[in-house]
Amino acid sequence: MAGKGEETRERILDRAQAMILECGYAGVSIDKLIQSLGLTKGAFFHHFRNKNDLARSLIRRYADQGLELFSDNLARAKKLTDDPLQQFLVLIGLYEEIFEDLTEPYPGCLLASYVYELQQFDEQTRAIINEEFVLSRAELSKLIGEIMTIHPPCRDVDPVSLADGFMSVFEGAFILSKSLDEADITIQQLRHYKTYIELIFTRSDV
Amino acid sequence: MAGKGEETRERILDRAQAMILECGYAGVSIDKLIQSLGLTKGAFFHHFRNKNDLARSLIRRYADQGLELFSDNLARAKKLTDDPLQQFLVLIGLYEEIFEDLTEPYPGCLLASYVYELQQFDEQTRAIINEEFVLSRAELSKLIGEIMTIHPPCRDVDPVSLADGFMSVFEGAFILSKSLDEADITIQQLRHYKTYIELIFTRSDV
DNA sequence: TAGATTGCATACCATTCGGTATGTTTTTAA
DNA sequence: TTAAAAACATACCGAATGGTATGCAATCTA
Repeated sequence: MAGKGEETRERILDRAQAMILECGYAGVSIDKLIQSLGLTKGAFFHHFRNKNDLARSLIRRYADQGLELFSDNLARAKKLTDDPLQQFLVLIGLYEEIFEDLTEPYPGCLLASYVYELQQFDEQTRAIINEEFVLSRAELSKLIGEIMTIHPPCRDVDPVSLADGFMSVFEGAFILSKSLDEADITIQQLRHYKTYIELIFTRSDV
Repeated sequence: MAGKGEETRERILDRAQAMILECGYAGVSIDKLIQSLGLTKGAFFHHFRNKNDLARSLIRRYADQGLELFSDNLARAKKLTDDPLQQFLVLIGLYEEIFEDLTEPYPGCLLASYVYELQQFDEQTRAIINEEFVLSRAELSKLIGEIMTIHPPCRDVDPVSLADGFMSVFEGAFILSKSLDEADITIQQLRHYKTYIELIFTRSDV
């Protein structure tokens, strides 16, 4: 069984994440958080030592979910085709699917939210953020490296910056999507990225 | 003459922007801000009605500077060549130049910082953010539209999402740059975007 | 040069903040 | 069934917060 305590803890994390993506970490007080959940301080401090503990648990969960989603999508892509290039294109398509059904803008990336108030967090929390990007970059650039050995790119590109480009698409699109209040920006930018990958690796002239 | 008051006001704005990009708007208290400047509350509240007034003045200044930089760069590009495609490529190159000399990561985009705590700000402040993206998008998509009439793209792309892509590159790259503490990510992503534009508009096959 | 305005400092205030101490109820396990 | 541990609630605290009221010296203006 999940346990009622664990359920409450998850409820706190969910609500905290939603509120942080709208008001920022420093902008979400523990009072406001628990009030919006109908809880009290006793409940909060039973599940978290302090506010920084909440921040760390939250970004840990978000980073783990992100890496898990990536692994799942990559595994699915690898089952569908053997060619690394097609694997990557399928992988991008799988991410597109996630954002296809959204009618409202994606609430945002918690990592990005933290990055824009980095000094609010302790070293451990900052390390989690860094780690997530480093791991994603490593896995992605490895795949792109495989692509390059089979499909010579028509321009001189390095796999690491191309991997960064994939993550950058999300981060950039989320910000535009939030400020312009348009849900489909993320998909459009993902499609552009996919087109770019295609153009780079499917023609060896120019 | 600039006036001593206006000079102090600018000092406050400069320091506030730097601190907000590191701690977020809610994370920067007026006390910390004025203390880091060696000023007092009297000084702050002489120049700003309240904290929200600071926020509005700050984003107004940042947005104006951004649009001005864009206009300047576009004007320079238009003087250098008559072809809209080349104008855009030169424009991107001019932005590259700005980030070429940076040894540390760009401190970040104030608009993005605000976007991740949007609910902290009043309607007027949020409107400025929206306006900046809308205006940039309009100017850019207009130029890209001109490109498309002369250079038929090899893929079916729309100018608005391509314009969004340009802004998105900055926003995404800044986040990666800050979290990974690497200064050259922005340039690399700008180069990728430029390559994408080249590939889209210089090949009419596939 | 008198008066008014600007530019800033000092002192203070009500509220909110993160956090603690101490309960009380509910659930779990022997 | 009962003890204990978990899951919450209540009440409180010092510090930090945004903001105000007031004072005063410098500067500008008539």
